[in-house]
Amino acid sequence: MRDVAAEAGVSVKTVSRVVNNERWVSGEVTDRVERAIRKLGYRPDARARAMRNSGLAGRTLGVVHADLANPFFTAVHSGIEAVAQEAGCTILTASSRDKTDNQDRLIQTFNDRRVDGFIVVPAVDTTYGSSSALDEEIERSTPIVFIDRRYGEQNDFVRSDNVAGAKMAAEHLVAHGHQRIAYLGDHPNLWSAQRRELGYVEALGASGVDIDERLVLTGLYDEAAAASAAEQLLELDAPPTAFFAAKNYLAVGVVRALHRLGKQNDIAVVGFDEIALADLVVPGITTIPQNAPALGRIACELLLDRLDNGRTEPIEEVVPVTLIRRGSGEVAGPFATDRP
Amino acid sequence: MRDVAAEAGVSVKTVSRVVNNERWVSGEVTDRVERAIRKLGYRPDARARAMRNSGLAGRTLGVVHADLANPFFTAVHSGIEAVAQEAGCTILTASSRDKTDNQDRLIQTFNDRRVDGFIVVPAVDTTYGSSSALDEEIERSTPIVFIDRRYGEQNDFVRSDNVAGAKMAAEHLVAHGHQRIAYLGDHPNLWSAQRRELGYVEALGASGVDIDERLVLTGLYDEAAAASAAEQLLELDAPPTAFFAAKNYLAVGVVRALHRLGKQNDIAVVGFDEIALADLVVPGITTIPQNAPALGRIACELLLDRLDNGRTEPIEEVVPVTLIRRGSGEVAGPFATDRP
DNA sequence: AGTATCCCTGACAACGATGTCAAGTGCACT
DNA sequence: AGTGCACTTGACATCGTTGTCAGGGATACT
Repeated sequence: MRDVAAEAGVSVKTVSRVVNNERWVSGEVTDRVERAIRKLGYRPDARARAMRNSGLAGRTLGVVHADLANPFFTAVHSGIEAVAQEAGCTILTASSRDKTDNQDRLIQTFNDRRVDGFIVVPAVDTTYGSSSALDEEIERSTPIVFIDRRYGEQNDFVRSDNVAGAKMAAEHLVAHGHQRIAYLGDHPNLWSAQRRELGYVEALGASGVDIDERLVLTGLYDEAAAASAAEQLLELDAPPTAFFAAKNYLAVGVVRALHRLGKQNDIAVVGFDEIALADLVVPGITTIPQNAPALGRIACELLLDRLDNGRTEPIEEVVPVTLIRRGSGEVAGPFATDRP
Repeated sequence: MRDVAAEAGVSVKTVSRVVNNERWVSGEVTDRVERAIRKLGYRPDARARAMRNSGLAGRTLGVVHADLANPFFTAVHSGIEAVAQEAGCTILTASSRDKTDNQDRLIQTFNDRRVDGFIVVPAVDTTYGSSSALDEEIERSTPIVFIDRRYGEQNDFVRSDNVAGAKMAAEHLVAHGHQRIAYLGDHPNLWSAQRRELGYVEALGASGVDIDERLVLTGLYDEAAAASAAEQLLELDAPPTAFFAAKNYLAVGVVRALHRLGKQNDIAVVGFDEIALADLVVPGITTIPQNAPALGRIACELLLDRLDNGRTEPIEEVVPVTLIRRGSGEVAGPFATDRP
């Protein structure tokens, strides 16, 4: 910047004025400075810039995902990125791999970089117990938006309609003649998992179907866990005739188990979340996809709203879900009527 | 920091010394300062820190992906992230969505943030033509590592063994009795796509199989393009009996087309890249997965090597690939012998 | 002529940290 | 007592930028 000033024969402050399009700079000087800038290939240092005025220079947002390897979160991220790029924000992204330790360290790191706000999908073990780092940020009222998993009651929160989605799944299976419907869920303390289980319970209750506790398994994290859980359930004296798998990986695990056992056409499956190639498997996998990009987009918009408009009262946004029939959810159960 | 100094009754410089574990600070003062730091919850500003000494404070790396929505790049990213976190680096990530414009803007943005180095998967239209932003970085010898797509000859470059992988695919299909093997490829100017086509051509040549130019289609970017290309090829008078799809999305498109036509058990398919649920489709999709996390890991290590050890001569790292049989690649062709 | 107003510019301090240098303690050695 | 060395601390300049304020020239008003 000094070099530019020297080249143009003006002071550094004037260069700053030209760069920032401030008023009251004569056209001739502006020209000289702009020529000098181009000649020397000068670009302002966003860090130094941000040190003085925390607003005008592009904002920086910190995004902490639970697990970026999961395509659901990748899709969420694309929504965030779209809005952030549109608004000229830089985003720092990282994945906690569902460990509160990692998550808290990342928040610290982002804080050292003085991000203007956070978008967080709390790690699975953060949703019970708690995170000192998150508590601290909330305490000092850093703008922060949560996605998918609730953290506290007074914070911005963007989520899918988990209860409604789970109800749709359970009702769909009941309508296709199933009464013994197994529920496979993620960690029981995970907020979204609780909501899905609640939807399952409510829907079955409303349909007058008794719930067999032995068919409700939670604490399942990955494909392998879901697959072996499914296999065990199918060995019961009164095995389930249908599965509701409340997360993408779990549905894949169930389907894989059914294929191993050759029962994919006898047992029904509905999975929460979208699954790639779900339509190519035979039978196709019936799913309840979330509108993941919308979750990300809305979260980013809420954050920018806090940042730009100084909003402080918390907002909760709910995105609807729908069920997509592909075959696995339409396998007829023992109580099926002709036309479900 | 000033507050901490006041609280501890020392100068700011002494606080700095404590924070940085410099020698020659008395134990008593260290204690006082550390207590003050904890009491006030002080954390040093990484940006201000980086302004003076470009090294000691955590480095910042800029990662520009071509398309983060593609699971291949997501997997690459997890490798980068693992190494970067290990080394205490922060990474700025963004996706160019395969547009040079976006890519160049991102590089500018990262530059404004004064990142210490770049990891780049050049946008597809950067690999011909060129990118002024990339050229400029190379010109001023910014540390930079390319992944998957070559950019220039004198830069670090990490890639899979595309030629060998494509040869494996073609030879595998020939060994299963196929002679009319279609090649579906990405943009013809994309480096990795060229290499895969080369492998295909060489393998067929070595096997004494004539190449029918009508079976070689390139410039296909997504599933839909590959699906309709496959359908058109199958309407030829002499249709292909096998497909080599040189990218994950293209293989999915072909498989989808075959399923629509009910020919999935008659026409063989081998796909480059891994595909989720490839084993659950019937027949399973034979693929040549890349070791994506390794690509990311190595790239990040190379970058850190440039940064820490000041290496300047370019290194090219090649990661091997293997073929995984799942069924679709083993569909017998018209010239099949008993035991391929 | 005096002065109020607009317009343009630059000197200087600040942001939050570290590098440099000099000064101040002790202590052991000549 | 004087010198040298090891240790400990702080004042100050610096990184690259912007906010504040003051100053100067032109123009238009009393």
